[in-house]
Amino acid sequence: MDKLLEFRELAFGSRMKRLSETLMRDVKQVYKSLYLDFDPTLFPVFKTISDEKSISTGEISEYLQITQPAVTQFINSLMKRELVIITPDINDKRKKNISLSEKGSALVLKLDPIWKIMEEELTAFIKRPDTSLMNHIRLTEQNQRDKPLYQRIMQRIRNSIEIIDYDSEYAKDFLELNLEWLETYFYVEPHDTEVLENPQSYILDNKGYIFFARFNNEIVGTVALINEDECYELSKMAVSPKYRGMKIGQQLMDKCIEFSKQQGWEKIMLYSNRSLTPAINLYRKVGFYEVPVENEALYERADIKMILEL
Amino acid sequence: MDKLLEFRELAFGSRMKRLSETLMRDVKQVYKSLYLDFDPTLFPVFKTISDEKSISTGEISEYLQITQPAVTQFINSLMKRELVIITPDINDKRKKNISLSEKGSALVLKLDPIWKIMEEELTAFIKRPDTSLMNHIRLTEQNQRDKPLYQRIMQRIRNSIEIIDYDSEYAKDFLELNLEWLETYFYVEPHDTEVLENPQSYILDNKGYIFFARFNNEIVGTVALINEDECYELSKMAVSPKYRGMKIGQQLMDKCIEFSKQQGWEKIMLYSNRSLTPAINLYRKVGFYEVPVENEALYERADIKMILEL
DNA sequence: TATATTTGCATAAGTACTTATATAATTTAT
DNA sequence: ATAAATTATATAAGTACTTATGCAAATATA
Repeated sequence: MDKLLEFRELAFGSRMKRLSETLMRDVKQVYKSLYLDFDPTLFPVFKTISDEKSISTGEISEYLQITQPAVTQFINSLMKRELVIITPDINDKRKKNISLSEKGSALVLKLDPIWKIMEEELTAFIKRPDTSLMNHIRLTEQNQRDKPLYQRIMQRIRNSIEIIDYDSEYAKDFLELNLEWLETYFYVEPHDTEVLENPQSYILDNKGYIFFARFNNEIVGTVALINEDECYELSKMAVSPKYRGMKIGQQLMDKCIEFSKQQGWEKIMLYSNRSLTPAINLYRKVGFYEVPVENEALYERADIKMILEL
Repeated sequence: MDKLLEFRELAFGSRMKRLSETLMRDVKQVYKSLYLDFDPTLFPVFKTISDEKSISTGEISEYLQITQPAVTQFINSLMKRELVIITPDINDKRKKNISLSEKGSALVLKLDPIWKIMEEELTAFIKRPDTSLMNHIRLTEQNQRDKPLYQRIMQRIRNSIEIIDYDSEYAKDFLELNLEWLETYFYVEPHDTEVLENPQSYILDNKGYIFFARFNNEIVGTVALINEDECYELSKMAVSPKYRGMKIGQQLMDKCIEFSKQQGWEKIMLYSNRSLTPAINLYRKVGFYEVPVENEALYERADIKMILEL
């Protein structure tokens, strides 16, 4: 029973690791059976030294795309087996040039035919009628270089957030998301509860708009555009703390700007608080600039006013 | 510059490991970006517990084909994150049943959509027009189960040993291999040198035969069939100590038996020494049985005589 | 020409496993 | 019923790397 099979692509990393370890173990066993004091993990470094005659630690690291400490450790291991010799560079005293010892050269001669056989066998082992597993890995590495998996996943996660219009069934989410935000950063003022519990009368009936961010059938963020004398006010923006990192605030903001432009408005404004640095940064990033705040602001927490010209 | 590419199939294990580590790192980064206290290495164990509701350490180990200490360590890690709870089994006090804690169940709910997206993205990432890398790995794992790589390589190494007839250009090898063997196990008697230096007159001209084992254009072993009054004597068998583990002695022996049968001989015999246990074992294995040794044996070291009926 | 920065390598500690071994509970054999 | 073997898990140490950091030599900058 191998449950790892069931997990399919998600266990891909584990599966690959396991397969590579299995094959490494088998190759190790081959060396052991032939009474050769060698190890498959040493192969890349050893073979590189053999091919290049004389090469420095840093160069090996660059060649093999493994870290420099790893190379140092491999060289120590090769030194312990007396397979390589180290000669300090004449021009650069920091540098160490590694080359094969006599024992190392003798071992290469012995290993060469074995390597040849192993390569043939491995080629057959990983071959499929259509292509080789090695080729497949190479193409996958290319994918990674073109656009790392991390970026692909994050983009897809962000793309799967939908921005949707107000619906009364989300009234509860509107209230809860905002209350949670207020309780975390400030405290709930009487006027807050009044507005948040009655979005229909306070916002929508007054030609305002409310949007929601939905992820996986869950409401994870909200924002409102409220009709004020001067212009529309971007307000009531709240994102579920459970879904940080998904750039939900950014997407809600993008939606508001796009919507406002469609409506033909000249500008929108917002009130915020200077202590909310990440939020202020986002506002500035999309083009909001600071203007003096009036004296008779509706909420105590509002100590900054910003305007975006569309 | 990536020299690992040049090594092709030989660096296959390293390449796979590197790719799986790269992908693991990317997935780790995704969790981090989403502020999720989770790690891709925990996935197989965590998901198994989630799927099975309640499961013991040993069962997880069997399911995932990872060692039991690894499972114990993963569970410790999950316990530290308070994602699982451990309940001792009622019937078997050694057993520990692992199940998700409330926090763990909540995390599964949060992770499920992320996993879904990751799986889709990974599927696309490793897909080729012809097949998926995952499928390719699966088929390679099947190869390993059918016949492990170790056996394939060893068999090929053994198959690449050729048994060839005597040629005067190998006279030196015949001498050296035998001298080396004698010096290691006994000492060189005067008659030895005389025979080994003149195989033509002492063996071949007297209707004897000499065979060599060749590997990678190097003579790695030898054996002779010497015409004696009673019957042919298998003698002068020597294998290069550098090539132990390749079953060269076995192959030389097989050749001699096959050849003797072809010649229509009724039996062959050999002299040896009781201290050479591996050799004696080989002789017995192929069917030689012990007979009393004559008093006037040619060599001091001969304290056992064996016969094989063909 | 002194100082700051960079480079080449070493060392230390961490990670995700492994193998080897220990311990207690259970099952099997006598 | 007791001893011996087996099973379930834990612990310790090793491996093949990694990241983080340190140090000395070389190079760039003021």
